[in-house]
Amino acid sequence: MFISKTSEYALRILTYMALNNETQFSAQSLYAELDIPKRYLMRLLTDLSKSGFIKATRGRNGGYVFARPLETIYFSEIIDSVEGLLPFEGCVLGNAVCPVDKPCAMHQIWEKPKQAFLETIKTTTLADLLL
Amino acid sequence: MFISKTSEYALRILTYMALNNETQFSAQSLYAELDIPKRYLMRLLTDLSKSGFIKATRGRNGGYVFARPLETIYFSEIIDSVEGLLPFEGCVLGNAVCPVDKPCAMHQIWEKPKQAFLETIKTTTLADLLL
DNA sequence: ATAATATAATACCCGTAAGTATTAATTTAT
DNA sequence: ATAAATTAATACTTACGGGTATTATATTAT
Repeated sequence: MFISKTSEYALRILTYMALNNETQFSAQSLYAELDIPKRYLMRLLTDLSKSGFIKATRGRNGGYVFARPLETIYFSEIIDSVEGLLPFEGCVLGNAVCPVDKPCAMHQIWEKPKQAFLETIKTTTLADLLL
Repeated sequence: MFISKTSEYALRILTYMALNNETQFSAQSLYAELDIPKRYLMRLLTDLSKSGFIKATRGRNGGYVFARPLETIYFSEIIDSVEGLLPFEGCVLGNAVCPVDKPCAMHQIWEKPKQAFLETIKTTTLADLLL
C-alpha cells in the first residue's frame, strides 16, 4: 500500500500547487481540479496550513499560498506530517528490535528498496518538480 | 506504511518456517515463536494454506508444512495474496490513469524506489533467505 | 469408543482512517 | 451595515483492517 490515502491527497494538493503558479488557490478551485472529496479536502488544507506548508487567508477572495519556498519542502516532511515516517524506517517484519548484528530474515533483502524510497523522499523537494 | 500488518505477519510466518527446517509447524509452536495474536495467527495460517503456500494436516500431531519448494515462492506472491499488488504498481498520486506521455507530477521521482521495491519482491524467493 | 489435540469455518467486535455535516469565524464587496 | 464568500473548528458517521469468540471438523493415542 506504500503510503496512506491521506498522504496521497496531500501530495496531490501540494504538487498541483507547485506546478501551477497562481497567486492563490481556493479550496473550491482545488476541488475542481483534484479528485478529492470536498469536505475532506478542506479539512486537509487546514491541516497542511497548521503544518506550515501553506498559509491561509480567510474571507472573501481568501485561499491558500505556500508558506515557504518550494526548495525547502521535502516530500519526506509532507508524508511525515500526515502519517509519520517511523513505519517506513522500522523493521519490515515489524520486529520491535532488528539489531544490526542479528537482523531479521528479510533485512538484507529489504534494504535496497527501502533506502531507495527514503533517499528519494528525503532529498527531493517540491522545487524539483519544476526542473 | 509500506505493507499492511497482515502482510508483515505472513512474511514473518513464512520466513520463520523457511529458516527453521522442521518437519512440521503447529500453530501453537508458531505462536510461541512469532509475536502474532494467536487467533489471528491461526486464521492467517488457514489463509496461507488456501493460498497454496503451505498445507495443513489436521488432528492430533497436525500442523503446517510448505506445500511447494521454497524456490518457487516469491515475496511478491505472498504480498499479492494478502493485500494485492495493484496499490504498489499504480500511480503514487492515486490517479486512475497516469499515462506515459503525460504522467503525474511525481511519476519521475517515484520511479526509482518503486522499481527497486517491485524488482526485489518479484525476483526474490524464500529460498534466497538460506543463501 | 473415547478423549485429546489439531486445524477450519463463521460470526462478531473494535479502533482507526476516511468521509460527511454543521456551525463558527473572518474578510471584503456592495 | 449587510450579504456573500471564504477558511476553521468540531462532532458525527462509515468502512475496513485487525483482532476475538465460538463452534465444527478431522486425526490419532489410548
